[in-house]
Amino acid sequence: MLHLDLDAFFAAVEQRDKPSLRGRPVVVGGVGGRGVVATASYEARAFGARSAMSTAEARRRCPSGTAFLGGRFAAYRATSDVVMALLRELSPLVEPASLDEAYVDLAADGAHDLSVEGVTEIGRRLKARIAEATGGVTGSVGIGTSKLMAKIGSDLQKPDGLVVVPPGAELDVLHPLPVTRLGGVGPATAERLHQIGVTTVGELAARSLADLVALAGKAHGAGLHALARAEDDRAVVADRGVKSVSHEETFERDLTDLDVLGREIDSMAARVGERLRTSAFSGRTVTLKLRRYDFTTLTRSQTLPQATDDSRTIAAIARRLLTEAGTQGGLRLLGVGVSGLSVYAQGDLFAEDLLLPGAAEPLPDVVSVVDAPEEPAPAAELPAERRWWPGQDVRHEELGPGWVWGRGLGRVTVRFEGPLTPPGPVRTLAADDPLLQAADPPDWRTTGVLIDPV
DNA sequence: TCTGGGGTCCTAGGACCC
DNA sequence: TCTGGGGTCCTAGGACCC
Repeated sequence: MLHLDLDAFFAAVEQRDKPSLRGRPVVVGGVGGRGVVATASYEARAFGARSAMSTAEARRRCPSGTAFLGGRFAAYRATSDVVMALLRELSPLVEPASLDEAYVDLAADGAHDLSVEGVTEIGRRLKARIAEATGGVTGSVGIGTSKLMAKIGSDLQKPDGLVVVPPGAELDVLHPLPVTRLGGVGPATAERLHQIGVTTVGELAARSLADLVALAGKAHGAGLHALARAEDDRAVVADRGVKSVSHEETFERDLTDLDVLGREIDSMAARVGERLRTSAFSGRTVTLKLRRYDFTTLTRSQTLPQATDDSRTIAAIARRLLTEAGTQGGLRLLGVGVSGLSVYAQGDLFAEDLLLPGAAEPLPDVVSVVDAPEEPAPAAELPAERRWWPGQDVRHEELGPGWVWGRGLGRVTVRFEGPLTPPGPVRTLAADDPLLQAADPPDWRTTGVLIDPV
């Protein structure tokens, strides 16, 4: 089993595409007042910035000149796709765990020499190919006899690591580690284990199955009991089906007004419905998530008699659930989700229906019971400077491609450079400059500036 | 300037059915 | 006339992962 974990992935893609940020601290995540860090580059980690930390805290810790960027998920996706394709050349059994992580079953097709020397060479070549194909993004590789050991291995020598755990060495590697290194042991479980005197995997392995089930529940307890003994027969599953589709948003300020919140629901439902339709899914259960001013979080859901992918239906149900839940004290977050998914099935009996416009129209008996608005409201028109966000790809008709460094006071600051250029110059422009446009991510294999801005 | 956004899995109680 | 047992579905919440 091989596990790959790309190093500080989002930040690495930013440093690849933005030459002026190479070697400098970069933090990717929410850039608003309530944002949190998704990824900190190793330079930023040296100052104490960490994933899941509030961006405000990361700003306090990092020196001025640190780049705080919103995410460019299309760019991360494109690079991730390149890496996953390389993994699929190794084996048909590849399980992406996220954009930057995947498991590979090297034994799937008998094509590899699985000796320690053999898999070490596979890991070495893979890392080199990834760096070459991605324009320098590095990854850490772990290889072992199970998913557990492969994942543990990839974590042991970050960044740019390669660790092979030979068969038979599992417990020697595992038992000295803190229990928090096991997948599934988060803060709550770690605290409970600590209270019974368990901090290392070795100490966990000394506990009985009955003790662990009493502590963590049936499934989780049995899982801990097995993992502590390096007993792990989990298979690599190449295609885990999607179970739900959702969209949520934390507001810059708590919101109370039902009309305002209703429009937020409409736009979130529109996104969810669109994603369902493009993936040809529909779902029966609509869930509204809300987080109050005091961070208490709750969900309310309703299951329909038939599956829907219609934004107005989703919105109408979510709006009613919100009315029932109330907005007292203000809400900091709303989310809209659909689960209980099935492949859209209305056309099954008459397959040609799928080709007809309107085949995916909402089911009349569902729509009739709800107070559906005509159209989900489009996002409100933003003031000029709000169109820009730090890290965003842009193109200026005269100055060429670049990216947004900052914004404010009706102006936007852009650095004009691309993945293949030297660090480029900075210009401050009017936020409503008609020559400045949002752009697609640059291609790291081909993109420089087309017009010399100097 | 406390605490994102996308998910998965598990548990538990009540309704309901046979 | 002292009240089963198993199974499924729905709802809600919580832990966890990246």
